[in-house]
Amino acid sequence: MSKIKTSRKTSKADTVVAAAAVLFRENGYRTSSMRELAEKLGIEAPSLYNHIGGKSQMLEEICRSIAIDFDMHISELEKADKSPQKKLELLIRFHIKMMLHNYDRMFVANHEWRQLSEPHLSKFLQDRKNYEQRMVQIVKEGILQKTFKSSPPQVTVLTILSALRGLEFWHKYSNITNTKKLENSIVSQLLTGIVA
Amino acid sequence: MSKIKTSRKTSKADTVVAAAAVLFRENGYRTSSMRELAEKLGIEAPSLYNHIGGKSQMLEEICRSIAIDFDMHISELEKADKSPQKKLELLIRFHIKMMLHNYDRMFVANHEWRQLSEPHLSKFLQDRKNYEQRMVQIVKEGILQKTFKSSPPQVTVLTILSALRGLEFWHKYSNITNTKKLENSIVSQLLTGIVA
DNA sequence: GTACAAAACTAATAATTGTTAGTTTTGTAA
DNA sequence: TTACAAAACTAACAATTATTAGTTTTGTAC
Repeated sequence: MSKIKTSRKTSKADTVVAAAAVLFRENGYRTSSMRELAEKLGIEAPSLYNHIGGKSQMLEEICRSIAIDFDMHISELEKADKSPQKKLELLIRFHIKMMLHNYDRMFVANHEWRQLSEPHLSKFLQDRKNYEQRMVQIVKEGILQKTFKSSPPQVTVLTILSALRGLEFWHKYSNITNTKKLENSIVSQLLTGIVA
Repeated sequence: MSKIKTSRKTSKADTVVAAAAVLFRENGYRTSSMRELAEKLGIEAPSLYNHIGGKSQMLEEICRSIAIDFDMHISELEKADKSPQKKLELLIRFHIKMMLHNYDRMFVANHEWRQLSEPHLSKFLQDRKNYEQRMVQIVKEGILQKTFKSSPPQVTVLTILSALRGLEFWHKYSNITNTKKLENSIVSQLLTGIVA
């Protein structure tokens, strides 16, 4: 019945948005055209509107879905009975996993969130700030119980998050390199530094 | 004679490109229009072409100038008689200073280089890869003389560069926070980690 | 004041954009 | 086979884009 292929669990809208994520990553949101997206799916541009609400709505969905994933993960973590260092380690490992397994959506959310229109832009930034603050809280606990050095926790968190955002560059190596080893190297570097 | 204000040492073209850097940072390259840029300068869009070659040429100049600054700095550093750890520290401090004092151009170069057309895109990526490799060389020396832990140097370097790229977020705090303290915190975190 | 060039202007163009309207094809259930 | 809805199509629009051509204004040196 349709030119758009779907698997068991995904709707056609999901398939279109997934293709959009790839395109937005490759070309950027603003530079990508609905005609390009349609061509990738083997249909004409206006046909897209049978499945999705519009270009901006797709970006919103991509960014929102990523925000939800991270929110759910840190909520679980907060409930767990683990040391601050272990929590931070698990957060870092989750970021790495997300980058490896949801590369396109992660990339788009990281780079193109500025193109969101209100109120979605404010919501996204608010969620992000909230996530950072919950991470800061974990670092503060670690400092209190002397497992972390006494540095400004905000600086600590933003530096770690910055480093993790750059993991994009590692995606291309994810096939050849042992990803577990890569993960361990990064965790070690971020927690205990590089000086012997 | 002209609506465009210039200071002693800068040409009118420089003034236009500087304004473009601000605009590109605020709105993104693709989203920024020549009409917006002209309005910021108090002239009409076509008048811009009396001073600059075009929109893409401005992006090229911004990215190229940043690449040159970093190339010059690391070239000087390589000649200096300093330990690998001191060299790495100075590199990190230079990144921070560049981010604080050349915020707009740095931001644009970091975010919009994908919008470069060939051959400028290839040249930019080549320069970047070259810079990374020279940084890897410094880390390798540090590992050889046992001042750095024995980790994959490529991972080490890319993680540091990723963290430094995120310094954008710190720019807004640069007025209120003691920048020297901020610099020291980041250097310490990247070199010796956060675990006590 | 006259000549010259820098730098602004107006008008227009050709291309591309996201999106809508209206219509036809296609698959499925009765 | 008939009826219905999902999903494709064609045609078109209104807006915006970077840029060019040609012209006028403006400041400066003689």
